[in-house]
Amino acid sequence: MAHGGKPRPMKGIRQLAEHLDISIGTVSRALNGKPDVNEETRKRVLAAAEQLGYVANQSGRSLRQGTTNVIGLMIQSSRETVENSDNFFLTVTGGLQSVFSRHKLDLIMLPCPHDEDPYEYLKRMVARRVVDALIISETQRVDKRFDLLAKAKIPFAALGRSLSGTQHPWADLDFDGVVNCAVDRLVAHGHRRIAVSAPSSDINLGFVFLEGYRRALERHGIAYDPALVIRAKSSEQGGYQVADELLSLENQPTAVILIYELMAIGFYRRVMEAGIIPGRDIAVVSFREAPRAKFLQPALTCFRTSVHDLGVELAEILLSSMPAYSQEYPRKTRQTVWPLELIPGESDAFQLKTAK
Amino acid sequence: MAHGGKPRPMKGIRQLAEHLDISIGTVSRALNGKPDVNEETRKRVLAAAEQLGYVANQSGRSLRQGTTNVIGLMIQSSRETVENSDNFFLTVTGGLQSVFSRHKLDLIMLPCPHDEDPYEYLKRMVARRVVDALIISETQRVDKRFDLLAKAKIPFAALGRSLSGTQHPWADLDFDGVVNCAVDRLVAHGHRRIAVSAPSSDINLGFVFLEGYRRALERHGIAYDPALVIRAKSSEQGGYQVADELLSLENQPTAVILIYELMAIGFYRRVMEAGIIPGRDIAVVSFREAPRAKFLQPALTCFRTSVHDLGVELAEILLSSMPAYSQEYPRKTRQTVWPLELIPGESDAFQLKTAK
DNA sequence: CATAGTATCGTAAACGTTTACGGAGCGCGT
DNA sequence: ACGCGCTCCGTAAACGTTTACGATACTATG
Repeated sequence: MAHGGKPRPMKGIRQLAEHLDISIGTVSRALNGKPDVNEETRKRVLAAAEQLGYVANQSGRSLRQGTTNVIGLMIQSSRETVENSDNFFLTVTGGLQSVFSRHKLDLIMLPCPHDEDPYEYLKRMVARRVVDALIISETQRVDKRFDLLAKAKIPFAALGRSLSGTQHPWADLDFDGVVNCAVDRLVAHGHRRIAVSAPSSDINLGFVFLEGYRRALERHGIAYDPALVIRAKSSEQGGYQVADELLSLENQPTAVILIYELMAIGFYRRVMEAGIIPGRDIAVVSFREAPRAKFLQPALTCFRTSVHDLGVELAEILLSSMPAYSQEYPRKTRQTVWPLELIPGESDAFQLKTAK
Repeated sequence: MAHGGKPRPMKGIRQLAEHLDISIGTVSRALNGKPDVNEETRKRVLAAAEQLGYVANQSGRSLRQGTTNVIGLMIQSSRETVENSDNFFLTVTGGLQSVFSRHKLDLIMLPCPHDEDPYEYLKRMVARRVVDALIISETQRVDKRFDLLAKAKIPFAALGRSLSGTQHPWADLDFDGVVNCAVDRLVAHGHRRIAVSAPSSDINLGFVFLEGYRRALERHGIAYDPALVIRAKSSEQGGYQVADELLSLENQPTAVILIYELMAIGFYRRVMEAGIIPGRDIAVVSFREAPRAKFLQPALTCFRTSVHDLGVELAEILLSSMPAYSQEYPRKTRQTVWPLELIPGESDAFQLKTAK
């Protein structure tokens, strides 16, 4: 195009309309795919918009139609979380986006500052009306945020199950099934004294995990021994500490289930300092398979899942609860327990000699 | 307060004004701390706003004053990035927020979808005017985004240095200084054949790193051997691959510098499979100390820095380039090379026998 | 030809906020 | 009494967009 039209930064839809000698309303309809506009003029409008680099001002649009086309993912970057969350959030974000982008929805991450109360932060974000819907993560055993969002009538889903009475959409990893599988496998290898590392049971994950552990033991007729349940952070340091405490026990376990794969690094280090070889003298099983698991020595047996696909699921759950999209994502149930798959390693690949 | 005023969700500033029998303009001024309003009425307004839970609608405000009070941190969650970034971004986010929150600025993270061109994504975000300023990360050797942001006249800073001609604010880890320090240390321990893992030199980091490596060798009068430079991903898998390629060399190195701490896990595994013990037969030094480094076996020697404080620095750099804040953050230079500190481990704690 | 229907477009009113402008009241000095 | 400055507040116009409504021209139908 040799004539006129320098592609300078557009000011607004008004300039675009003037440039086309079309009314501002028609331009808007053309851009938004409304039916009552000539296909011919629509083409012209789209071409001009592309050429002049016009993109609708989000504030104006949101103000008018009360919607932002943005979905927020709130994360609490607490100190502990930061150390553990690893790339979990970034990966799940990819899954979320792969769904949202089909509907021209943008995802933004809302990191709650360390020094701000998550509840207050969320309240602020909701009141500002900067997102159409929300995904909240790291749900607590009792979490005021559920009520807040329900009262504000803003659609939301949780990454992490809820055990409270309120019924809202969530998706979560199947820690219950996984701990069952782990115990079964260890018992089949001859183990009877199986230790676990557990996070705080304030958080839903911890509660579910411990309950599953209890029931699994019960199923095999193994007595529950509180001494074998070690509270520790889900970090390398935490794994080191777990090993440390277990080593100080009189009646030591022959197997351990770690709740987070990073812990294995510290655990390995500590027991090997005591001359105990994982995968020979003690069995180790863990969750949340990460690329590093198979490079540890011995390779760590753990449970894999596609965190990306979990994000996809969560996105669909959320959309199914939003009026504007619910008919596209019909659902019977809005709570999903996400399965994991066992990846055998070397860390538990031995049969316990039933000497004792 | 026993009478009236049910704390229902506010509709807007108009309702708040009616409830107070004050004009809407005065209410706005009171809330925004404008000078020409009676201290008495300001108190009343603030109290009522608090009680009724009024928070200004962001869209309306942005539309009027052309500013959003939001700063965006764009991250590219490419496949490779996700695997490597670890909690880097979340940690730096904490540092950014600790500064921004003092100015009532909110930080949101803008994750560019895998399947979208980062340039196009950024263009979209800029055009939508949803942020006042931007921080971009993972800058490429040549990165069109600089020009885009400059032309759009939107303040920005980069997490990662720029080697292009344009002068814009950035902060970056001192990979140059760090590789020098690593080489010095290894040479002092008697090493002459020092291998490195290098990322692609498209990315600035890779380029800086390799240049530093070259100069350090030169300073010690050691010839540069291309065979000792292994391109690999910054992951466990990449570390494994580095070891694999080095083992196949005729003239094997006695030391290796890994660019990312995760790689050590795969590296350890591979060399130990060949009967080579890190910290005894080969020295290993790495960057980006993570909590796991000291739990590896042997504990990894690597370089630590406070990523949080890097975020603080970057935030101040950005604010200093924003007209509204620049007098609060006066600066001579807007480019910062962020230092790292050596944390000695066991992985290079031996003196090379100069037999050969 | 008259009428109804359809396709396309222009007009103007919202959305919630900020802010320039002016006005009212008051004190004070001349 | 008058004017001036100051403090405080109300009015109304913007910001950029969407959309309900009506207007116009044209087509089909009687």
